[in-house]
Amino acid sequence: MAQDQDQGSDAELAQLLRQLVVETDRFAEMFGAAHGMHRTDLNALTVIMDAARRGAPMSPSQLAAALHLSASATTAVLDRLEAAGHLHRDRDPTDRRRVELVMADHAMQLGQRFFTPLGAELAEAWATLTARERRTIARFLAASIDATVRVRTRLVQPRP
Amino acid sequence: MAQDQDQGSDAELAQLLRQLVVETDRFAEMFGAAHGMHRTDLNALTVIMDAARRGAPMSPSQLAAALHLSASATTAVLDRLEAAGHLHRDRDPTDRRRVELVMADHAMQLGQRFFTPLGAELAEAWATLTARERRTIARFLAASIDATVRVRTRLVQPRP
DNA sequence: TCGCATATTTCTATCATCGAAACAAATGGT
DNA sequence: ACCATTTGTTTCGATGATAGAAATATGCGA
Repeated sequence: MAQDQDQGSDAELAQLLRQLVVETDRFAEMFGAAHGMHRTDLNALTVIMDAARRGAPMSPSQLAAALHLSASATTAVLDRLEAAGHLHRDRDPTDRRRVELVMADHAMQLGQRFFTPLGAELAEAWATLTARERRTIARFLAASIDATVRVRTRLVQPRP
Repeated sequence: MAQDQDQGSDAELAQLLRQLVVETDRFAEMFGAAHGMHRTDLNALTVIMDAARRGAPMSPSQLAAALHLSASATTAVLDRLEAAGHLHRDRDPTDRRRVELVMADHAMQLGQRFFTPLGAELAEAWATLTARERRTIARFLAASIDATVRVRTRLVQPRP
């Protein structure tokens, strides 16, 4: 059993996609464990880092929304990250209720260690792809992302 | 800033991949929440289901290894799943220490509800792909999986 | 049969998360 | 200018998933 559904069938692509997600998750999990962090902490760190890179530093409540976490759980995450020296909290001087999350160099270096080896290995794996193939793949990935978001949205709001 | 790194650059593909993983995770999380289950329970269910479909039913210890979970945590997962009516435990009559995990129809139906809508939406998103494009994508996904596994393995065993 | 290995469960402790309440600061109506 | 309300964050208390160690049960080899 294999030839009537192989060679790029929907089933095969879905199976590969699922495997890739599983492996990526496992990688993140092991990296976190190697650095004494949980998935949530790593997720938080990447979200905060992305925001900082976009020039839009985050507040705890924005982080809570991004991570689908309660406000109190977010405080706990930030306490852990701050204790580990990955970031510090700055009060916004114009609105002193707000806190701005500032990454420490520490965390930037950690991010490097996280993404660089994976990025290098992926780049090597993709080295033989032509420009045309890359466009096809990008289109595939974008379409898959959209499809996933659509299904999820429908799950939340089954009634129109 | 966008055209010198767009159009299928490594960076763009990596970014899309990361987004896809995030969205997939989020989907799984919301589906689980909608059915009163956690990520771990869902993961366990899919692993057990895959094994059953391969004709190789699992034992708790195999499940523990597959999920990177302690034996006791695995017992707890199985207790939850059994209480919810998703599976039952069968003692292996030849080696009565062993337990065989048997899926209930209940869980199969849940699996259907989980994968069918997503599968349908993905299939629609991929409907316009040619056979040649599908082969390219399958190759890309397989190469990416391998690369991720390689990096993870190296992380565990940095010394040769 | 006796001792050791294996499979699973039970027991106890820890820690991430949640919900509610507290606290602090800003905003708006009067 | 004052007080009520709203907003942002943290603290407190409780719940529950998970880990580690010990307990239980079974199989296997000397």
